[in-house]
Amino acid sequence: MADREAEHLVGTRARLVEVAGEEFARRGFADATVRAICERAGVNIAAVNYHFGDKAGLYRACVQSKYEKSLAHRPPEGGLGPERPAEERLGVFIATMLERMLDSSEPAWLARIMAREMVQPTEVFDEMCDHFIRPQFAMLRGIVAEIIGAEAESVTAYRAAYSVVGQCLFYKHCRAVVERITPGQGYDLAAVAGIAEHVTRMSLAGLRAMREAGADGAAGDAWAADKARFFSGDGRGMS
Amino acid sequence: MADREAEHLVGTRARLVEVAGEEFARRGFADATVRAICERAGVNIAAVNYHFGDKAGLYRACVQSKYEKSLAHRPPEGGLGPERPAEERLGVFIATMLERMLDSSEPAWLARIMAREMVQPTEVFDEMCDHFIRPQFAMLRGIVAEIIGAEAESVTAYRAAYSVVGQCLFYKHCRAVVERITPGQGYDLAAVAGIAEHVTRMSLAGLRAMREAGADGAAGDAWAADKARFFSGDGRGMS
Amino acid sequence: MADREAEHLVGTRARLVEVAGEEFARRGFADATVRAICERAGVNIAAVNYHFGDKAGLYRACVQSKYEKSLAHRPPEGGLGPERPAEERLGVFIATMLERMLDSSEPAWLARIMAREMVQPTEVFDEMCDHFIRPQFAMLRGIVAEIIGAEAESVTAYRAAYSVVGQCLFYKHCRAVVERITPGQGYDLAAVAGIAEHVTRMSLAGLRAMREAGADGAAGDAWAADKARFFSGDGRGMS
Amino acid sequence: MADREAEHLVGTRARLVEVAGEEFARRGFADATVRAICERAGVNIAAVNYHFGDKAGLYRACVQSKYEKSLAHRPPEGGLGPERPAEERLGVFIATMLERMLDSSEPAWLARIMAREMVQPTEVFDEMCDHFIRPQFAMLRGIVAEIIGAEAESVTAYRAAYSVVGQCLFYKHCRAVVERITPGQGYDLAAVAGIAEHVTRMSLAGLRAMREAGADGAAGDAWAADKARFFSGDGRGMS
DNA sequence: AATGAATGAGCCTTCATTCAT
DNA sequence: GATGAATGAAGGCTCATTCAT
Repeated sequence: MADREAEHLVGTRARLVEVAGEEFARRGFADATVRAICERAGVNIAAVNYHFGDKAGLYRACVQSKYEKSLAHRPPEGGLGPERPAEERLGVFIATMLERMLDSSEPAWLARIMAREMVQPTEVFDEMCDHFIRPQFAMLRGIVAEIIGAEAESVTAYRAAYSVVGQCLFYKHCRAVVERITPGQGYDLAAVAGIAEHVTRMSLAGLRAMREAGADGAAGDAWAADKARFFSGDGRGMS
Repeated sequence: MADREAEHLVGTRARLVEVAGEEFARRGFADATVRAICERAGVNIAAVNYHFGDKAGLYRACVQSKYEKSLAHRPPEGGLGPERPAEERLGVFIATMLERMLDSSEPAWLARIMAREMVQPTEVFDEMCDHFIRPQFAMLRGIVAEIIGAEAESVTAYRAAYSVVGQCLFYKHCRAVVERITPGQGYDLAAVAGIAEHVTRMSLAGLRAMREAGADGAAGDAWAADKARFFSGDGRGMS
Repeated sequence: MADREAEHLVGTRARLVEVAGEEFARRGFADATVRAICERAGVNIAAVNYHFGDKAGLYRACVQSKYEKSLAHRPPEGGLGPERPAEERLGVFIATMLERMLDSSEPAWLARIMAREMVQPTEVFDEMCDHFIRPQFAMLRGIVAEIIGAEAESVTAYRAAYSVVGQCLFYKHCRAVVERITPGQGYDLAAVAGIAEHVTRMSLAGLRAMREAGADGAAGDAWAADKARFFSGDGRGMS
Repeated sequence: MADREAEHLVGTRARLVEVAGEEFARRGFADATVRAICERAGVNIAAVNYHFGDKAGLYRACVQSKYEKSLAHRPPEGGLGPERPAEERLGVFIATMLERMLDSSEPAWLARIMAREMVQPTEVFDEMCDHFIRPQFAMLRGIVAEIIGAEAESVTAYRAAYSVVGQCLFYKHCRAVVERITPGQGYDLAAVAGIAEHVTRMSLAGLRAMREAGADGAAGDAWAADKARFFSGDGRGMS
């Protein structure tokens, strides 16, 4: 175990990525300093330039080298094949997502970095979207569309997927709020499981209700206009 | 005289607060510079320290002087008294919340600042929670508890409220993702209304299903342990 | 006297320009350090940024604020009106130029900076050419053209002017050589006067010979082609 | 074997010298970076210290290994023996000098490096003077002394030689000025020949006039004092 | 003979802050 | 109440150099 860690952490490069990731997650890109990272990693400050070009390069390397690991370690479908019922796949998807974000036994700073990227995207965010977020989102959209009985590309499917993800993300993004409203609560394995069960129940009920209501069609004129706008994008809105 | 100045944003202090708010929202506390703020406000750079002590004082003043206005302008219940059915009040609450966050006709930077505070809370966040978030959250919890038929202080009520808010917040916090997954879509009034309708439908269905399932009770042993942990707070979890 | 100096050297700005000019002249732009300049000037290192934006701004300010003084202090014609004979005006021009470059009683670093700009021009060099060099050169060309009896825009006039300036500049640019070939010789007032007399004698003889030879015309075919090339600029040549 | 390598520029050492010379000529000693040189030469960055000790050693090797070649390739007298008339030998000397400096068909960076050494001499400059400049200068002084009819060690001979060299050097050192005053003009073979003809004519006329005037003698008291100072060196003058 | 990794000194710049006026 | 000038700390980055291999 220690050996495996040693394998990962020998060499300036690896140590730098490890420490920098934590530092970027805790302080953000602007507030994290190259000096502090190098000191904590026990390497010379010029190593950043040598191995990564500059601070941004180190940041990029942090994100890229880790989010693949996160996916590999916890595949979104949790090993479930597409032949399983959509309801079951939804439950696994939600549980996996929450575990990846909240479980403290795993380097959780990738999720924190992503939360920061949401608020203030940098150049790496596009890549994160393409390689990490979009595929998972497409998978989720397929699941919810199947439950609703709608097209995967329908407005309803998009928004339903957003609703599922939004419920999960709340615990990550608004952790500070949760800690203040129900103070002292940590996110251990059991707590995460409880959250997963709640979100799954809530979402399934909502999705089933949508199927009965007939998805887009039954919503009347407002929905039709809504749909047109959704996919065309008129560019209006707040800056 | 002083009142008139404050209202019209003439005077160093008021101009500073106005410009700084926008700048903090756009760049974040660390990246916003005192110099840029003072230049845009047309005041001397020493004015910040004179009026607010330091940069953090200016930030504090920005947040405090504005979030009350936001609440006053759009009360969460939208003027609906407690005698109206909970379902209706929920719809109004959701719509109001989304409008406050997404509508471009209102200085939206308070919401952006709050999103940043979520990721990296500063000292003002506690106050924001106490005066701004917690009361609204209590109100929402009351509404959902009524729909579910549970106690307002039950785990289920808390989590259900989180689920409602999470669905709304997603459009704010993950705006960058939404823009990349469905590019070109803006948040005009109609779009916000559409989102509100969706979130309300989805939430109502979920809440009603919870009532039928019997809330906490039916969930068995796992839920009981979950509840105990929820309110005790064992302190474990990630730092 | 000390008062006059005090007038010039009070204030961070003035002290900075003074010291920086000397430092840039001695070490060159790249080798001169902002730290050393500020230390010698007794000001904080951030003063450069405040007053001049950056190191290049300080350099620009040094050059611009001084070459006008140099011209004002020693006008190229030395006060001689155009009604005086061209031969006399040539002698004054040469003497003034040499004094400006070599006399040690005057801040000579402008000439050193210019010598560096010749070898490796920076962005300020264009301005130096336009405001400082080109006008003087045009004046000299007028003088020599009058002596030769040719057009001021003729190839011969250009090259004759180059020859005059080249003889003077040698003592500046190749000072290191002169010091090694005839070591120990300084450039005091008498030495400069001697040089001026020599250059004037040599140049006058050369120019008069050109008049007798009939300037461009008598030089045959080679000169005609030469002239065409001179003013057209075929762009060939070494990089 | 080693000879073949040196001739063909294979081998780390030779490639390094070649590339470094160009880089030093283009950017100057301070601005040229070891890293860039090694990259362009395709060798490891540590090779500089291994083969030359340090950056200065590489620079020294560049200059020393090349200026002998330049002389060998274009002997200053152009093969003319001392039996030819001094006027002819002067013309050949001037033409050869200009070609060596300006002709683009020859690696011109030695001249650029020398121009830099003039402005800011390093330790190699003394050697360049002794082996390269002084002998040529002595030869030129002999030629002009013969034309003037004075001693080769007379003040007049020195200054006359300076005047000849100064006229040539102008085109090299002040290339940047020439390019701005008569833009577009390149230094191809024909242009260089034209310049050589001009400088020769101008110089010859000046020198002949000096002979007629009786050189030093006729200049009166001022010249006597001048001469004393010239060879004694009072040490005064700018630092 | 040669290499890739690592080092430490030092540079320019930026920032929030304070000082006299 | 307000200003322009000045400060000091710190940040990112670059460079020549050296260390093991």
